[in-house]
Amino acid sequence: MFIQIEPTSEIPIYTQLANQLIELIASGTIKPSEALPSVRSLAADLGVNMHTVNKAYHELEKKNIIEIIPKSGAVINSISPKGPSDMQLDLIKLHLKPLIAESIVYGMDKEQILSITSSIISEITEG
Amino acid sequence: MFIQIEPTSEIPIYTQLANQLIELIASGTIKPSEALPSVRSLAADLGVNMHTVNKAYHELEKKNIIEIIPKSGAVINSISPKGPSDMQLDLIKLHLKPLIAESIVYGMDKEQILSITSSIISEITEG
DNA sequence: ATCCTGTTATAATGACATTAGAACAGAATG
DNA sequence: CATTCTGTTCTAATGTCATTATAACAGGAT
Repeated sequence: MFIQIEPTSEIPIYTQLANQLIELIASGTIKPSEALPSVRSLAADLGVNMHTVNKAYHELEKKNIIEIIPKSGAVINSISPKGPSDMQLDLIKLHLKPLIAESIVYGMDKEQILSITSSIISEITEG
Repeated sequence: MFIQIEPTSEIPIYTQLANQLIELIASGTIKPSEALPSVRSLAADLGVNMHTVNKAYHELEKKNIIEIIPKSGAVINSISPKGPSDMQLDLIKLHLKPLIAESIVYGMDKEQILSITSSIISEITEG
């Protein structure tokens, strides 16, 4: 599993883990219907506690990105062809807005913001 | 001051405050060289502790968005016409990436992501 | 001189993140 | 069928963070 944790980061370990798993799914490195490693094995790999990995998995389940099958394991959900649900879209916008406002305050204009957004998309999907 | 705090949010109060101040600056509602309210008066307005407002102001100072003049008050910095510094840009990208990856996992394509980004920019600058 | 300002210090509280250890029950595998 | 692996649940300790509460200090504004 291609994951790297920064223990000293201000970002919680379980969030780092969830984010990196999301990126791996977005990039196609791991695909829908694939099983994620068990919480115990991944925890051992990363040198963190089992409960921390468990928490990351449950964050992804809340977002409907994976499905946790009790007593069995976690599986990546298929990407909805209908796009995000209203709730998902609202949350994305809620978190996107302050970042965009900050970019504007830094002197970026619409073109620049769309440009770096575009480059990040390429980075994820082609990287 | 046109600020609303949600005490029960999972987002820390000082972050909510900093974010909303950034949006007010981005929208032009409050402008460079204008003074922010004193930490004591704004805290009283919002019904929160002085230290919480103080923390928000120092967050904005770290980002070079305001200047805190010791024993005097806080003033909004001018928007750099040169755009963001490398450090500012890196931080923006760092926080933008997981959101964009999440959007992709939700089934959004490049056009949709650029479209909501664009609409948020309009919302901030024209709202 | 008085009031307002940000600064600093200390302290208490509750919540959160992380780790640890243990026990349970269902699934998978031999 | 027995063993192993799985996620689940519980308790508990630790450290850090967010928030509030006081209080006192010194420079700026009036």
